[in-house]
Amino acid sequence: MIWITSFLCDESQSFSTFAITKKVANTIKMKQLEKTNCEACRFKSCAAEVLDSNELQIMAQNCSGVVFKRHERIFREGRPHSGIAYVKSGLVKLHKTGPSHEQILKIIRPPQYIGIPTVLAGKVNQYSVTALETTHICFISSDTFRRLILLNGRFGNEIINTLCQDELEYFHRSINQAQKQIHGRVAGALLFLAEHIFDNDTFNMPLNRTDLGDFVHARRESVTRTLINFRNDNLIAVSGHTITITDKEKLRTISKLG
Amino acid sequence: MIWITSFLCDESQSFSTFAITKKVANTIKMKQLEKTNCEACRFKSCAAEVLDSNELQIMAQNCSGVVFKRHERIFREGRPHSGIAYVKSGLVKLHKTGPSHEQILKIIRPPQYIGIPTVLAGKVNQYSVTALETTHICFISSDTFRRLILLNGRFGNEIINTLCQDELEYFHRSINQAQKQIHGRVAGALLFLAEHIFDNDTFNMPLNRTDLGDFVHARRESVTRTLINFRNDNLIAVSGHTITITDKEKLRTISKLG
DNA sequence: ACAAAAAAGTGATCTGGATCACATCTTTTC
DNA sequence: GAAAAGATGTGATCCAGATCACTTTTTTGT
Repeated sequence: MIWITSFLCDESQSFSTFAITKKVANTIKMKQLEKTNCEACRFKSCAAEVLDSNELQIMAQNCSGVVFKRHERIFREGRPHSGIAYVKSGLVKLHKTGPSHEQILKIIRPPQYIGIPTVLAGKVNQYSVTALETTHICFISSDTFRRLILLNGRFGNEIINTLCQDELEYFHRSINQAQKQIHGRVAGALLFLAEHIFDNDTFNMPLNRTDLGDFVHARRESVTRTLINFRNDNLIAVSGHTITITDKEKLRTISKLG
Repeated sequence: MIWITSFLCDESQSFSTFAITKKVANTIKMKQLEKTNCEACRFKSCAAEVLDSNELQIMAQNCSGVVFKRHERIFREGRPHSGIAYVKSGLVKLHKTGPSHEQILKIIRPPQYIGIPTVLAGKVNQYSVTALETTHICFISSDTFRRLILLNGRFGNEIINTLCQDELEYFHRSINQAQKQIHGRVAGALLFLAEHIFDNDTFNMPLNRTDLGDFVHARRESVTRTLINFRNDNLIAVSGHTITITDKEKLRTISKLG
């Protein structure tokens, strides 16, 4: 069974719950429902690799692809969840509202499942997820996901691997954000984007200054000043939205020493 | 097969690697090796509940109990890991060294597995774990743990549940630590101890001021001053190491507003 | 029981980065 | 293509909490 699109994307939930603005109505119209063939999928996850033909069939029958454009919400914090999202391609930010402002908890590039913990915590999204560029998502119903975990220990094992990886990253990030000052944190973020997201020292900055601030626990103005310092010291080159890391070693030292 | 104690506890690793100080030698002598009977265990984990008799047998044969006293290390960051630790009773802090000082990432009360991510990340502990009071630990070899995950999907499922729970907690903590100021963070820590660790508004503070600082991202002196403020405002009563929360509502407000 | 070592408390000072209040530059929108 | 909206840059000011340099209290070891 394929879900109908209006169960899948966040905007469509507004459909039943709230008055339909013109914008929302447009968004829904534009969402294409893609039938999935998980077995032949070019973007198969590590976890899906261990599933047998029969299990992939189960997945395919409860899975549906949707395309999101930059700035479109995939999950919205506090709204009923729409299953587990598998990021097939694109780039996504995971964010949550705090007492004084928004915070970016994670930047996720494919292949990666998102929303696994949400499914556990009840019916409501624990955080928002927004596309940073055109992103292909496969939604998998949480029941199916759970069923596959119970059915195939190797699938669960792979999921455990990624959750554990995440946990170690949070520990690392938590310590960095708490004990380094802003230069170190911004340097770390630039290196993270170059090395872990884009695999390239030149990249198109996917976050604006405010977002970058929300990511490194700082305010817009401070990020601006830090970036300008880095540019003046010839650690980076900025041209429009393109950033090039020109002195990686020095940047790494700044990131390390805080 | 039962492991010999000297493979299990952190101190014993010093045995082979470093000169044996009198203190370390004493510690080793005092460690009692407990044969485990997982099937009859009074402290069975949620995950172990789903194992059948045969699987519990496997666990029992690769599992060994050790008692740690307050301040004894269970894991030491950077040292080879000694399997997964199951906290049967007691209380434990999980901590990691940062660029400028130590940080407490988590306070763990039973029942809980610790060290699952470490096992993945190679042979070396990614963080330290220290007993805050007398603590009973069962060490389970990582191979056995993995084997049980592969063997029984329900076991893996339970592990996934706890890992997901943790992830949501980290998100929450990360936002709180970043966006609240010290009064809010200390208030939050006191409520956390009362509500999630001791289930009691009166409790024996298991952390000294420096540790409490490492837990709430603040320095010793600031924690002292905050605690004295709270006492002067009659939100808490302090007598020796015993803390009583006397105005929970006001404390909760402070925690919420930051 | 006493010396030594930790832990806790206290006041004075300093500072990183938040905050405010704008100016400028860029992107949408109609 | 002009006007509105949004993103970025800049200087001035302020303050929470770190840091320092002690004293006092408590715990530990012998």
